[in-house]
Amino acid sequence: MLYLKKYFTEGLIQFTILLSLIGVRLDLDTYLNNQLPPLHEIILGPSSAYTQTQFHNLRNTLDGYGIHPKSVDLDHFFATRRLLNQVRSLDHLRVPSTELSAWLVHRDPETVVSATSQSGPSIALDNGGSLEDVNNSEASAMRGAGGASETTYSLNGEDSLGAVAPEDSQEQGERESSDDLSKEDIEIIDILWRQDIDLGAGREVFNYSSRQKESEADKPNEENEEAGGREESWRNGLNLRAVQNLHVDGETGERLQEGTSLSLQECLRLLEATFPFGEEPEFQATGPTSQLRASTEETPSTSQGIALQAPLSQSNTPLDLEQQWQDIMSIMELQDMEVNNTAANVTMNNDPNNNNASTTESATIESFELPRSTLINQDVSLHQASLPSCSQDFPTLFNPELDSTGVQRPTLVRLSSSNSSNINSTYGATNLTGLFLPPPLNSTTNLTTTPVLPDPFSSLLEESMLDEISLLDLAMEEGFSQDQASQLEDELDSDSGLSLDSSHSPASPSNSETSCSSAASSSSTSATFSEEGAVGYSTDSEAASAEAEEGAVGGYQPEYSKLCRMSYQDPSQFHGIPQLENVNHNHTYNQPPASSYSERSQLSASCSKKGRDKQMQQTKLQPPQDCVDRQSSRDERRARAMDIPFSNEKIINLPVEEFNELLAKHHLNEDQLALIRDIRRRGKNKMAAQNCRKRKLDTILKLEQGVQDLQREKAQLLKEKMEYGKCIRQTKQKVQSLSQELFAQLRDEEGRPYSASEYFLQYGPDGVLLMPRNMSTEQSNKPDKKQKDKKK
DNA sequence: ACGTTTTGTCATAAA
DNA sequence: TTTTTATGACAAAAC
Repeated sequence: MLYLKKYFTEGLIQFTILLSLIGVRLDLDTYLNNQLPPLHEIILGPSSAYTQTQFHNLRNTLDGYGIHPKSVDLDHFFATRRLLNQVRSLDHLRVPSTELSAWLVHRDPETVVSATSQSGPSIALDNGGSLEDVNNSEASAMRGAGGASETTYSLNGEDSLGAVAPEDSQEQGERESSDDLSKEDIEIIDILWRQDIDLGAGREVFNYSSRQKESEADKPNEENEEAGGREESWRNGLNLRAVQNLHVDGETGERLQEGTSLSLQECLRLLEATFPFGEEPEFQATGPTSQLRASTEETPSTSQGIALQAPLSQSNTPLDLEQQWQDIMSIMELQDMEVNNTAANVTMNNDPNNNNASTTESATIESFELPRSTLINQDVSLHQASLPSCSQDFPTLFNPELDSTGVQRPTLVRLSSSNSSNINSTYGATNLTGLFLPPPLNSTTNLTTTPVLPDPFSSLLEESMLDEISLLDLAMEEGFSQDQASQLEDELDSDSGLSLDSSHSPASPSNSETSCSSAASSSSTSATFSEEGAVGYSTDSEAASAEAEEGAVGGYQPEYSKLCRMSYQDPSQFHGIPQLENVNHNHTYNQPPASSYSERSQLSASCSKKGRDKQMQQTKLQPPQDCVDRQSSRDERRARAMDIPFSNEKIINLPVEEFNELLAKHHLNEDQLALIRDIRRRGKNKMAAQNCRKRKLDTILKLEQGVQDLQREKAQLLKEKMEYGKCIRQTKQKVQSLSQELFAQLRDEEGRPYSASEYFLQYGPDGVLLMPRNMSTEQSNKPDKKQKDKKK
């Protein structure tokens, strides 16, 4: 228990931090923004290697330490900012959805357990990423069974909150019970906690049976949300309560709103009671005390979820698709979990009265059956497999302008958005709902399996996103029109190919080959270099001849050793040139001059194998430098052979003015000058090639990232589309119900009901019109019948 | 020994 | 015009 308490405390602290950050949302936002570049570098690796080869630009701008305008860093930076903003703007544009997920994500380590038990098989059919998730969730399930929900991902603190909250908050709960709970409730809480504590790991089972019994016993007595609240689990509270309330008591849908918002407030109140930090008025729970009691007395009765989900777990294949989709979505939501989500939570939390009011307003109009089931469905499923489909077979009873009614829609939107956003956590509620709901409704209730494990996010996401077929199917399932589907298909097909650039360059290798052969055929080194000119391919024979020649060059030794030191062992010589210091910091490129001693010793060891006989000739003259010389580049050897009096680094890296000065200082012959120019050209080109390759690689990486982002965005948009579709269907359903109700209540002058075969209701900007059916084609020229205000 | 990746080089275009 | 940079293509080197 101490273990659990520790986790709970940590979770509470993190939770508190999260809550406090809600108040300063912008700060967190900027924090995230500031965090971004390093994160980006962590992901893609440092790209500073690009800057170091921009010698000329760096030098010309006299600012060797800033980011060069051409640098890929800048591209990265802006691209990342842009992508992030895109993602964020998606969130902003969204219907206030997925708000609850943040909270629920934090508190469902044992929901993962339940999810595992029911969804493992179906997930295992998915791609590898999902498989990984299954494993992970199973692991966490085993851990969760032990009571210590030590999850490996970063949110584990908050996660354990849900698992352990009731135990640890006992004292707090008692403290706060003084103002909100009756003694009876406190006793119940104590009993439950003691049972939980005593039973330890197995308490879920106990919880399930006992509380199920208890709640059933309570139902006839209380018959309100308290009964529902009793049996719901700590983390499943939001939806569960709403669903049960709606089911158990026969009241209107406002229960749902109440339950949903209050259950959030339960968390907040519990937090306040635990950590009595400054009273934040917007977190004050204003609901009935029973809600609070429900939150405090309900321990994580995960086995409820398991047991209840068991009958539902024979998921058929369409459900697998849904599960897959929801896995993806939940993962994405976790990934994109952002501040505005939580802020939206607060917003929702802030105005439960508004919600209640609006819901009540809409609910008072009618008191018939349909809205309840509608609300249940809203709460149950993310998408509409369970909804009695009303969109397609909607009668011509209504005008398409649903918005003109203007009465139901806002409420419905809010309802559906707030509920359907619980993708991550609906499974508990869903399955419990499945227990209570009649089979036709819950049989297709989605069994959300959300092993919320951020670690394999990218891979899973990628693979899942790449598993476009499921998306397509889902899209079709969700009522995509044919052209939309085909468009989607086109999009998917167009994902292939990263053709970076068109090919050009007629590539004539004959030139170099001929020169190569000529170099090989030539016997004298000086003749070789002069004949080669700028092309100068050096073959082994050439190198050998050059080295053989080196021994013969008189007065060469001192300068050669000096050159060697300058070239290889004294890079500090170039400290005056800032970009050359950068060269030494580069780990991948530009290392030939400053390779480490170990490498060089390896190389010398290897080189001793190769041309031993040639070495034997020269080791008598230069024992130590020979291998060093052998592993030097061809240009260096050539320079040495041509008796170039300065280093290749200077030749290559000096700016053109200094380079010309250097050339002017020494009196060099034509061959030497040509060689020096070639060395400079080749050296620069070498670095340019390295730079180019790195840039190319980075472009590919960036494109990959862009593809991932776009896939994420696409999935998000699809999800939004589904939510909107759901909302529209629900709205239609509700309007239909209202219309039926209204129509049934209409009476003509003699008090007789209107015949549905003769009249129909038409919605216009002025209200609802009762139109005779034979006039339907005349487009309601005359509202010859009475015009009824809908709110009558 | 052979296949793959990395690196150096050249040709060429563009800045 | 000259120099530098970028990049495709090729081959050698390295792995």
